[in-house]
Parts: sequence; C-alpha cells; structure tokens
Amino acid sequence: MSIRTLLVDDHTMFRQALRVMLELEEGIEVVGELGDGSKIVETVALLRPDVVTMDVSMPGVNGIEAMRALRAKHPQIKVVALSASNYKQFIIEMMGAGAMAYVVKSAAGDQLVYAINSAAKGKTYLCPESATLLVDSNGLGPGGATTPIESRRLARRETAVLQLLAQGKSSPQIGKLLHIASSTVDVHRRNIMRKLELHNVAELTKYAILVGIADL
Amino acid sequence: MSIRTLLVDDHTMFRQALRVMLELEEGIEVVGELGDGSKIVETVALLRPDVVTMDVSMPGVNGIEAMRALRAKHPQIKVVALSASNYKQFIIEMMGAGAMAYVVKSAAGDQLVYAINSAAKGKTYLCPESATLLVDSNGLGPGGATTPIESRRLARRETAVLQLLAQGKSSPQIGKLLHIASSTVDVHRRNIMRKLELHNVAELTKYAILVGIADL
DNA sequence: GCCGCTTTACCGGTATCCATGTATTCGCGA
DNA sequence: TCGCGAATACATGGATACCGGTAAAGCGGC
Repeated sequence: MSIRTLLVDDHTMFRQALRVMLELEEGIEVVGELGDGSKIVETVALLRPDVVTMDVSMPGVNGIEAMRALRAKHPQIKVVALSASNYKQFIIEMMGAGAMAYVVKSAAGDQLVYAINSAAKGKTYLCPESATLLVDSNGLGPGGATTPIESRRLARRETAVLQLLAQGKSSPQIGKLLHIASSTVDVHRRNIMRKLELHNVAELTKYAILVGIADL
Repeated sequence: MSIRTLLVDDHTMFRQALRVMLELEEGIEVVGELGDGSKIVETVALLRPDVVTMDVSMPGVNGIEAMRALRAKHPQIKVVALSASNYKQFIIEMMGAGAMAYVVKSAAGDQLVYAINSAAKGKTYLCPESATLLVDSNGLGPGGATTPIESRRLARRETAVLQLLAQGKSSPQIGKLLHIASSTVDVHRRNIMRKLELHNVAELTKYAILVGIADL
C-alpha cells in the first residue's frame, strides 16, 4: 500500500518535475497538485491523501495559513513543509501549526522522500539545515525561551500595510490607497516591525516575499 | 542523437527533479549538474553539452555573470535561461548576452522541453509570459527604444553597496563597513537607483535577491 | 587624454523611526 | 450583558535617514 501524497507549490515546473521524481519512488503515489493553498481543504476532502507536501512561501494563500485551515478541518492529515529558505520563524510556525516535517529545497531529493515516509508513519522530521538553525539560534536548545508565536501574528490591516511597503510604497502613498492618515500607516508599520523584530524596509520586504504576500 | 544538456540551479531538489523529468523525454540527455555559475566554463569544457539550462538568480555567481563568462570562452554554446520571476531587465540582459531561450519556472514543464529543443536547433524562444511582458512594457514592440544595457551595469563599489542595502543596512552603517563617508554611500545608492530605475529600498532589495547578490 | 569609477561635500524637501497619548469599534469570554 | 483586550485610527514632536540635484577632484585603464 503506497503513500498517497498531494503536491502544493506555486512553481508549476518544479511541481511537475517533483511529481515525476516521486512517482519513480517505491511506495509513493502522487494523487494531485495545487498551485496555492486556497483550495487545500476541499482538495484534501476529495482526494484523501495520506501526506500533503506543501511549499511554505506561495502567493495568495501561503503555506502557514493553509496549514492552519487544514488542521482545523482535517486534523489527522500529515503535512511535509517545503521551503526555499531556512527561516527560523517559518520552521517554528509550521511545526507549531502541526506539520510533521520540514525540508529545504536546497537539500537533496532523497531528503524529501525520507520526510514523506517519516510523516506517513506519524514521525516528525527536520532536515539537517533546519535542525541546526533551530538549535543554534536559541529557538530551542538549552534554555532557549522562544518568543510567543501569537505576538508575531499580524492583524488584517497590518498585513495590508506590509504588502504595500514591500511593493515600495511610502507611508503617504499607502495612506491614500487605504484611505487612512499617513500617521496611522506609520503606527501600523512600527507595530509590524516590533512584532516581527525587523527594523527596516529591506527585511520587511524579504519577510513579505517569504510569507507570500508580496512578489519578487 | 540526443541533446546533451547541463543543469545549473542552486536548489538541489529542483535540479534533481528536473533531471529525472528531462531524462524521461525522448532526445534529451542530462550530462551534469551545477549549484552555481562559478565553475561553468570548466564544466562546459569538460562535459561538452549542447545546451546549458541555467537559473538566472543564484547566490555566488549568478546566471547573467555566468552567461557572459560562458559566451567569452564558448561562444557556440546554447543557453536556456530559467527564472523564478518575470523581470524585464533579466530577459533583456540574458538574451542580450547571448541566451537562446527564456522560460519562467511557473510555466509548465513541457515549455522547458520545447525551449531546449529550440535552442539545440539554434532557434530562439521566449515563454508566453516573458514575451508578453517584453512587448507590453515597451522593452520592444512598436517604436520601443530600449535603454542601453551598459547604463544599467553596476560598478564594483555599487554592487557592494547594493548588497548591504538589501541586508537592511543604513547608509551610515554601510559607510563604516566599507570605510567610506556616508555621503559617498548616498551617492552610490542614488546612482544605483538611477541606473536600475528603482526608487526605494524595497525594490532594490528584490532586485538584489533576483541577481543573487543577496539572500532571502 | 578621455572616460568611467570612486570619493567627498553641501543643500533642501520629505520620509522614517521612536515615544507617547487619545479615542472608537468590535469580538470574546466572564 | 458588561467589560476587557485587540484592532484601528489620528496626532504631536524630534532626531535621523532618505532621495534628488549639483559640484569637484583623484585615480586607473584604454
């Protein structure tokens, strides 16, 4: 009995290539593909996969949001998180939201195969790169007090402001677009920076791209 | 006689999956892989591929630099440029430097197969997304006067400044790091913005990531 | 010698970043 | 249902940084 998996990634070419590679593996079957997280709940209900292999950074509904939605409706589903980069916050958020494994795309393909097999058996797995990052940068490890995840969740308005900031808009421009005062935009901007512990537009931009609310 | 191709991409997982997918195609043979452009010239001399399939954005030596180096030593080689995003300047620079085809990763896998076959025959190819972008945004099209490519090339010092800006450093911080006055950094920054036609840190950051001089 | 790279400097307008205070609305749990 | 907290909105003030234009001078290579 092979493991039924659903692939979710915004790069069609990567998704298709991954499908071919995984289907050559013994014991893995790809039952479907999605380009973002917006239809994840319905698709899982329809296709009944054992494991969802999902990219963390996608335009539209990103992996973290999709993970939360999925967990609420299908708590038994196993998820392998796939990420182009090794960001501590993403690992914590995805694993905290119930993912079974976390693998970076710069790792070899057999790491993904191993992660899918582990997840199907109900075992968690972190690729070496991510595991090292977590332990080293006090996310876990000896005496590491992790920042509460809730304090990093952005409000709706804050997300909108972050998206426009990452597009290169200034506070006055954003104010006009959202029909609020630029002083209000400034408050949102600073709250975002405090919550995310990012202190300039460059870092905000990269974060926005990683969570999928801005395009490169 | 099948087409011998060399894959160059920094994401190992993508590269391996692509290799499997391409080798299932009739008439395509993958003769090697590279994780960045630093050893492209030697590798091409050694493996003698017909077509190099290369990512544009890579850390270390990016696709545009690798393309120029390759063209100087092996002018007969055909290159298919692969990019995660649809950036006008990259299309112009890669094609201007001698690439035979340009395909985005969000396109389907058979687009890449088509591009490789076209390139091997000495025919140029642009994926529909990139072709549309070029024509629409006056890069080409009726009466479109393209900005001289030379005026967009960055000097060594400018590249260094851009890299630090994309890391979130301020002008005074960069000045200290490079041992120059912050007023000098300011001039570099503004020259970069003028050359690239980008007018804020968010856009500079995204550009730096795309050319591979900054990490996400 | 010319051209481009690098360096420094001054000016002015605007935006950012930080601290702090106030007020309205809305949802959730006691 | 009452009240609490969070989200949202607006404001003032100040130090600093950004962005644009302009000018000038030394250096290196073709």
